Amino acid sequence: MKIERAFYLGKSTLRIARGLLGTLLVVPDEHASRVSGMIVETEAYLGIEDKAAHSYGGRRTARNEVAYGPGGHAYVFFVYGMYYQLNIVTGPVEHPHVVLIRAVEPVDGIEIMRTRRGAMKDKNLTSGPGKLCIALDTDRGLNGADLAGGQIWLEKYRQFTENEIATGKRIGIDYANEYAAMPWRFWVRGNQYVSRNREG
DNA sequence: CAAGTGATTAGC
DNA sequence: CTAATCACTTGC
Repeated sequence: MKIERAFYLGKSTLRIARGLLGTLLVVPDEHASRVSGMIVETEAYLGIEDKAAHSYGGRRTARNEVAYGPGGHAYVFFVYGMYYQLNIVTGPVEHPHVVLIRAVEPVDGIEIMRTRRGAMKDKNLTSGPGKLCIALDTDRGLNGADLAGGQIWLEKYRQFTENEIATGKRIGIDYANEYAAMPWRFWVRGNQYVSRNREG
C-alpha cells in the first residue's frame, strides 16, 4: 500500500527519516513489472539551518528548487561527475527539508539490479546512495516526481522497533563544522546492506 | 588509500 | 567567463 501524502508533510524531518526505514522504494520496470528495495539507511538534511544541506542559509538554485516545493516529491541530484542521489522532500512549501536514501535491501527485480550493477556481489548492489540509484535506475528524469504518481513511490513493508534502529553522524559532510556531528543518520542495526558498519 | 568524473556553483 | 567543489565508488 502506498504511503499517504500526509506522512511526508509531517513536522519532524528527523521522525520521517526514521520512519522511512522498513518502507519499500518502488520503481516500475518494463521487464520485471517492478524493481524495489526496502530502505535500511537514511539521512536527514534540515534545510536553512543545516550547514550540510544544499539549502543552507536559504541557498536556492536550479538544482535544489524541488526541495522548496511540497513534501512527497523526489529530489534527485548529480554529484562527483558520476553518481545520482535520491532524496525525499519533506514538510510544506518553502521548507526545504529532505531525507537522503542511503541504502536499500533488494526485494523485487534483483536480476535486473545485477545486470545494471555489473559483476558485483549482491551485497554491493544497493549498499550506498550512488549504488542504489544505478540499481533502481533513478536518475535526473525523476527529479521532482510526485511520490503519489506512477514513476516512483514508497509502500509500507516492515516495521522496526526502537532497538533495531541505530543513529549516528552523517557521512561525507565533514565540511559542515558543528553540523557534521549531528546524529541525523539512521540505519537498521546489523543489516548487511547498510553502507558502512559503524556506530556514532 | 587515491583517482576518476563532469555538473553545479560561486566568484570575478 | 573560469576555477573549485563535491551528501561517492571502485580498484589499487
